Amino acid sequence: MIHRFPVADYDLAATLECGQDFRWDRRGGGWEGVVSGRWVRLEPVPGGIRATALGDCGRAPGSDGDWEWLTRYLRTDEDLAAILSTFPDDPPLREAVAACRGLRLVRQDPWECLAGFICSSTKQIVQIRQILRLLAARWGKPVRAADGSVWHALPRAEVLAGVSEGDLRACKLGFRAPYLRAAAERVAAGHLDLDALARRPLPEARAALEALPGVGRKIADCVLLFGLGFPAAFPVDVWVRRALRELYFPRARRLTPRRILRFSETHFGPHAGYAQQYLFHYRRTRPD
DNA sequence: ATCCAGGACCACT
DNA sequence: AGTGGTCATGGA
Repeated sequence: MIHRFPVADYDLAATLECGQDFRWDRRGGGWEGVVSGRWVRLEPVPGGIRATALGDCGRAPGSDGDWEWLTRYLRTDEDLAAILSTFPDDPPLREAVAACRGLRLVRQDPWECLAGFICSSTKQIVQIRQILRLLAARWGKPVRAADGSVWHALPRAEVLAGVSEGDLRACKLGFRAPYLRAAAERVAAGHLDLDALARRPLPEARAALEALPGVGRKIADCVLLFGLGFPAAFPVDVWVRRALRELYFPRARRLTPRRILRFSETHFGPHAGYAQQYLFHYRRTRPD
């Protein structure tokens, strides 16, 4: 089952490898992964993206099929130029946008996003990917790919809620193991309804996420931005802090967390999260 | 070896 | 409010 998404200004490589979703594998000229429980391969083609999936993507025989699940993930219907036009017109952002043209945000499954970023604290991206691979291989639902190989979805909260902390530690989670387990328990028990959070005001949704052990402002904002669709969420990690310091406060003697926070909330506009991802990717892919 | 990684949390100031 | 130590683990 193949579908072509006509979309301009969409850099698949930057989008899938910029550290927002840790679950894509580069194979040849494309990327393969599991979205909404389906294996899918994405390839850049002139004027858009070609997607190959398997199984019942089509509702009616002979139709183009229902690819809404992938449209939602890729956000191909989003007007990138309109978003970029809301950015403040300053040299750092102009430079970052020019360097990362076509970088997009995707919309991840909220639970997968939360689980992924709980695993992310003080880990390098390669290690986060390894942790998630181990979790998926051990407890995730198997998914068949076009070549017959078996992939694995990330395990749902209901599954991880029944896994012991020791077994999680065996997947190299370290001190994050009890955090992931606690989050899985609360989501599985219905005490935390992630989908419902997407319809709440930003501060309320953020507070609900921060109530989870092991989830502070940064991880909460990652989930708000990458999983729940809050465009103003602005995760500040070491790379973004570095970028802000170097690009906006080059000669500040000391930059307090409070000041960084206030700047991030006031300077970047309604799509601050998008600006954040450009700054993050720009700073991270550029050697010192 | 030493430092650091898409942090959070706790104990002190 | 701001700083420092601690928590696992492995890459560079």
